Amino acid sequence: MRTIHAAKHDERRAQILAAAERCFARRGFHGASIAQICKEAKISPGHLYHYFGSKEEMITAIAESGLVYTQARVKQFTESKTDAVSATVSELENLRDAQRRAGPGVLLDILAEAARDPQVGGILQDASKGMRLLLATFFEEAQKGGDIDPDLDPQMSAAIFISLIDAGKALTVRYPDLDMDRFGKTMETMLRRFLSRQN
Amino acid sequence: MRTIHAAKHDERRAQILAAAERCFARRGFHGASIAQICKEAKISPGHLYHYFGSKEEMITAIAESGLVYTQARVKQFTESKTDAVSATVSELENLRDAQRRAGPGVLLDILAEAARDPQVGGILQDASKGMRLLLATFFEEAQKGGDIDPDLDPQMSAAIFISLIDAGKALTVRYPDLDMDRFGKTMETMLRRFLSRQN
Amino acid sequence: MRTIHAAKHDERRAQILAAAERCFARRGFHGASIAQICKEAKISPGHLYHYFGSKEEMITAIAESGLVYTQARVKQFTESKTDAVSATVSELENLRDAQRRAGPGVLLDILAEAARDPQVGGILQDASKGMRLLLATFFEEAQKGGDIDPDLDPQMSAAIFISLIDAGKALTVRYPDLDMDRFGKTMETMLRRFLSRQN
Amino acid sequence: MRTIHAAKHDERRAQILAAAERCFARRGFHGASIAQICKEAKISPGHLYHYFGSKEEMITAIAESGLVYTQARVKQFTESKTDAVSATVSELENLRDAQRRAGPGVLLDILAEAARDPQVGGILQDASKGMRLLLATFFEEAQKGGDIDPDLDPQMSAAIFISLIDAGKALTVRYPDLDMDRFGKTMETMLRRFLSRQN
DNA sequence: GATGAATGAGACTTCATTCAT
DNA sequence: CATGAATGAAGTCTCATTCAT
Repeated sequence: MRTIHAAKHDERRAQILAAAERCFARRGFHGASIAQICKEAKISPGHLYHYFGSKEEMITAIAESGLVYTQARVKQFTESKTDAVSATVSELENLRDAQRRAGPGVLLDILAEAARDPQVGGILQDASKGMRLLLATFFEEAQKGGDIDPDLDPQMSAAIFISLIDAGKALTVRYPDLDMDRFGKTMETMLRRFLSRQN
Repeated sequence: MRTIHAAKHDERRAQILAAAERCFARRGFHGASIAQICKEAKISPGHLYHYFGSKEEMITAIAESGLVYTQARVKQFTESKTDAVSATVSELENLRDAQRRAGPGVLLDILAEAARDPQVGGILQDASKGMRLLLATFFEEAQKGGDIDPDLDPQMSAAIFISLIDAGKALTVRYPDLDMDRFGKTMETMLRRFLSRQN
Repeated sequence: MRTIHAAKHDERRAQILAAAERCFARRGFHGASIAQICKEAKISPGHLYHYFGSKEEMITAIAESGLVYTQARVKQFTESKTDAVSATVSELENLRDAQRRAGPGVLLDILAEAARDPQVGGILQDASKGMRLLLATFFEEAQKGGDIDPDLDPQMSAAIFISLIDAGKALTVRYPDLDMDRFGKTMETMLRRFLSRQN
Repeated sequence: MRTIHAAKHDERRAQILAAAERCFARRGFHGASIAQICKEAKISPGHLYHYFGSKEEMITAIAESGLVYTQARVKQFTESKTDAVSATVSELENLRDAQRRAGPGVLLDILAEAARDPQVGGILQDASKGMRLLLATFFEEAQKGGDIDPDLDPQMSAAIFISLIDAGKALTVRYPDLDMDRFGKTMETMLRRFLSRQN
């Protein structure tokens, strides 16, 4: 019984968070108001504060959930059985499709906010550290397996890869009409040349 | 006489803009208030509105000037006499130093804002288009000169390069303690392998 | 339950509107400030905007209610069973008393505002059209009944009558010390001669 | 020399006043701003305060000049050589044309403002008193000459006539599409019957 | 759990007016 | 005479948050 209540609570909380994320994506963290979120989530302001103690708390929750999502994708990517470079390419495909579906979303806002809000900054940095660990390990394994160049610095390569995800978001803002297929091919070229064992 | 007035006006306007940029970098476009900007610029709110018709106008002015600055750096880079890859590397050095001096600045906020505000979006896209043109031309020349791989798609390579600038900004937020020297070396490796003529 | 809420809401709204009308009568639509209205209505500015979306909305609401009140009086007047001229005279008495009780009120402000604000203009014109219809019908009936001159143009006579209401308002401003009894007598003379069947 | 200066000064002052009147007609006394008036008069705010000590001073000056204009028309009307009733009718024609040319103008604003601002109120009341004197004398003369009914109260008849001018302004706001010719005929009827010697 | 009334500080902006040149 | 820089209070309205029901 207690559990059922808690589950319902969590579900509602997630719904609110999803509504908030839509608002934040539309207007930014400071541009979106509690009132708008309430309307989007079909909830009263008084009630919303039963689920979140403050707007800041919603922002950090969204930062966390957004980053968890990316982290999950990266994790999945690092567990793929294909060779490293091909996995990278397919991840780029996924990224491209996700962009098309979800619009720019909230990642750029998280990055901007993380640069000034230590709370959000901490969350982002923890998630980033985790992702880098995953990727660096993945690269090291691939180096041992001979898939990618053993001379590369795995830590730094991982950092580059992660920042390329961010850059992908920025790219759709800079060039909304970019031919993503052509771009994907060139990006693939870069990554293949970068990672491949040199001879 | 007219000129002296106009010059003073422009100078004051630039001072206010600089103050506003500091505030925006600290708090974000929507987090920073006119009152804070006024205090930073040592000006009264009434007077500020003699120079800018609205806060939005200040934001777009800052977006423009910030992008002009980056564009100027790219232009300088494309005019360098050294070979393409070396120029790229030195540009990365500059970027790293600029980051260290100026903090994260306002670029991430521009990117986030451009995704929702069509005005800012237009400014960003125009500037991006200009930069891509510069870079693509630069790459084409370098391809003719034999410095870089003639099989590369210059348009897309230029887009990737611009992405790397954004990626650099994101990186400093994700990994504030990153060893930039090690990172620079790996980035240099990636670019050399990407651009070099294949054999 | 729903009804009780809505009723309380409407009641509070009406209270605020009454307070606003007092302020507007004292200072004019643009001279009265939201802060003054809030003080008069004993309400916080934030809360006031739960009841009215803007100051403009309050102005139009007051224009409507003020005109509805006058319209109701005219309606009552046109339904009176006495002969037309006597009804007119008694209406003038009422008007005179209402002036004395309520001060100049807000009608002159509505007229002035209606000349520039299309929203208020529309409200005034709709109400005026309605009143003219009532009066013209009343006059036509009285013409058929032989009470007033059948040669008169009922539409235009109605317009004149409405003008006389406005004229009354203006008069109290121009001549605050006017002997209203003497004035009433002369006005009565004018109306009797105007409306009476000629022989 | 002194005189020439003073004349220029007065002329400029009148120009500014005319510009202010246009602004006030468009936006109302409190809705129009000094900045707008400055733009309309092509003058700087600093300079405007060489001609008028405050906005209030401009309002009273406009009230005065506007009323002087009406007063002059009334004076001219009372000096006409035709019989009283015909003079009244022609005045109504003039009024109608003036309305059409100048729009609603500023009279309704003066009336509304006079109801609360004692300064404007005083000006209006003085002017009204003067006009009433003119008209009452005119009526008395006409009564002696047998043109109009000697039983009428000249003071009150004058008051009625003056308030009909105000009502005319209001009428164009209430009924912008009113057939003025038909209205004029009915008004003429009313005045003729009112003023004519009864038998 | 759920509502929406209520707050008051603070948001952006405009105001009438003064001052230095 | 003339400008426009400069002020700071006050304008309307929105905000995140709390409270009574």
